[in-house]
Amino acid sequence: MLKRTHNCGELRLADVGSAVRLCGWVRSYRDHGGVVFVDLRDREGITQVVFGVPDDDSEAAQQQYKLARALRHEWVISIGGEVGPRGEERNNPKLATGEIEVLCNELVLLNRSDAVPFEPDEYHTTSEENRLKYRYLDLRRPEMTKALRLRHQICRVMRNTLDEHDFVEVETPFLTRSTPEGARDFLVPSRMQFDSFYALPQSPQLFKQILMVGGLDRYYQVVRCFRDEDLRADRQPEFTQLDVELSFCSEQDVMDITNQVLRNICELCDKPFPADVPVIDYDESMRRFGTDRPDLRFGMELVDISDLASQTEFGVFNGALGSGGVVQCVVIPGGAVMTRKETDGLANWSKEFGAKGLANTKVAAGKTLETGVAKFLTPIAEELIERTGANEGDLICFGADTKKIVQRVLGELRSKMARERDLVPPGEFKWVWVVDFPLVEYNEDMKRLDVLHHPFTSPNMDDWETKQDTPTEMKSRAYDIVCNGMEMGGGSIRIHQPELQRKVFDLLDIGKEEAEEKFGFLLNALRYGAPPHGGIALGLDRVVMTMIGAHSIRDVIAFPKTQRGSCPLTNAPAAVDEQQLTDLDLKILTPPAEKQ
RNA sequence: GCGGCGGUAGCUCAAUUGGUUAGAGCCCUGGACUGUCGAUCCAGAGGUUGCGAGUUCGAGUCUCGUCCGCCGCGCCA
Repeated sequence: MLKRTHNCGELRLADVGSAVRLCGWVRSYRDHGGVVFVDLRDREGITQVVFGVPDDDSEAAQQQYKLARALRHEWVISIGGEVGPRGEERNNPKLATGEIEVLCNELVLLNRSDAVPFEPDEYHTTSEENRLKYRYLDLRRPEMTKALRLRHQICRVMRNTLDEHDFVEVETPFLTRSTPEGARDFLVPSRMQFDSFYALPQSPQLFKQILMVGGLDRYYQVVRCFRDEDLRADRQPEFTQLDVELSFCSEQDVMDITNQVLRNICELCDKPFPADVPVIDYDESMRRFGTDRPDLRFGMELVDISDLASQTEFGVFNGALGSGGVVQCVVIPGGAVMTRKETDGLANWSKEFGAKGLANTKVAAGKTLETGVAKFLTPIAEELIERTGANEGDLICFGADTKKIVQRVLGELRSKMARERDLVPPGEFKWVWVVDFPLVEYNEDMKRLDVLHHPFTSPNMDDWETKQDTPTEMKSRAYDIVCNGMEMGGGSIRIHQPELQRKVFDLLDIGKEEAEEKFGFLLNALRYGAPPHGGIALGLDRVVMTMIGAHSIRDVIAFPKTQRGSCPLTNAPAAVDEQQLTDLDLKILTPPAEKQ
């Protein structure tokens, strides 16, 4: 194998005259009969290679030119030749190497390629399914190569930053035990103990806490996590976290080190990162944005008008208020241009989030309201416009329901409208910490309290001591880092005293026996001198997505799964041999035909 | 589990109200061409319209079912 002297992205005018050897894939070819051009691609770029009619009549030279004319898309070749200038009128400004070309004097065919289902260049697109099925072709696209290489660099920055702060990377088990609550576990049957199962970790949460008890002091890990839940554009069944845990720390210590990691990542990616990341508490975020992951790139905040609404004769408003609900609104700048069909569509869309509908009105000239529910709003029109700051040409959308539903719907509406109506300033990155989450919330369906973060999160101790009778008012010591409306990570100060942990389990109605059975090992560990500790986990996939502006998490993962959790490349998941089932003492109960 | 959108040549798409032999570009094959750069020109090959029923004289088109993909809801402590 003849060694490359250069890659396909680095030759410049200064190299003219050099003898070089390049290897790569035929991205395109242009056969003019007497001269053949090949654009040769590797991960670094594209270089034009020129094959001219050979001067000598030797068999070898003729054969080589014949081969050059036979080259097709994605064939793999090695070429030797001399770098030549293209000359001003022949430069290709689209290529970094566009001022030179390599005049080939030796061509070696390393491999042929079948006709490709799609050409991996910027001009051709194909279905998501095809991209995954032929992922090796898709990965040759510069965009994908770039994404994976940036992901690598981001990982390196994470490791370097934490290494500089004396963190130790420790691996934790993938084969572990199933723990209750949280997401559904992926199970792995045990052969040696045929009636038992391992579970793949949803996160290394318990192990990293035990590492703190073990005196590691500062731990991190770039680690795969597994959750068997349905997929979304930003969710895969296996995803990667930067998992971090520190001993003897406060919230501020965790936030400081996280900010440092993110700052270095943003510097790498040439994106801004603020000297001071804003911090808002959960209640404020819910009140102003209707969500715990606010997008601060635009305004359109929620405005409560319950007091004004009660002065109207509008049944929808009064009905909501009468049953203890609220009336709030969001102003959509320029939204008055929306048609009746479009606003009806919004009302229908709002039902996905539990709303009964979405009243609206338009702000017309002279600060008057028109269309929609305008006729009900006459008595409050002036003050409504004043309070919301709405302008002529805006659309005001109202939510009237329980506070929870109204915040949810208007929060979603705010994001949707900003996105769809181009109200998001391009190129902005708005980071924000959301803190003081409630410790628990009441689960209406199950008639019990559920944790917001996880059951090892420390309560705010003042609240814990004073609000035992109203647990939903207690705050926890949890925090989330959010960028542009996407949750990038979250963590908390943990409980390090076994007595408190036990009491929190009690609050969650996790019985003594169950706690002992499922979390006994953690409770035991806490009894042997567990230091105060806390940490965070950042979603690597989402950080990379944000940095490159990807719309799908699949675009930053080399081999992702489809929405139904299958892999078109390998056809996983797949049936296994009968013998494998026998070894595990497993039996498929539903015959394949009935599953459909 | 539910809702929305989609599935026609290897790829991207078209096909009037349900009406003749389902077309075009790219790719591929053969040919022409000494400066292209998403080369161009000529010719050719290439189809179970995702799959299965139904309605009809006639279905790519209408109906039902089903599979797959994408987006969302539920779910994701």
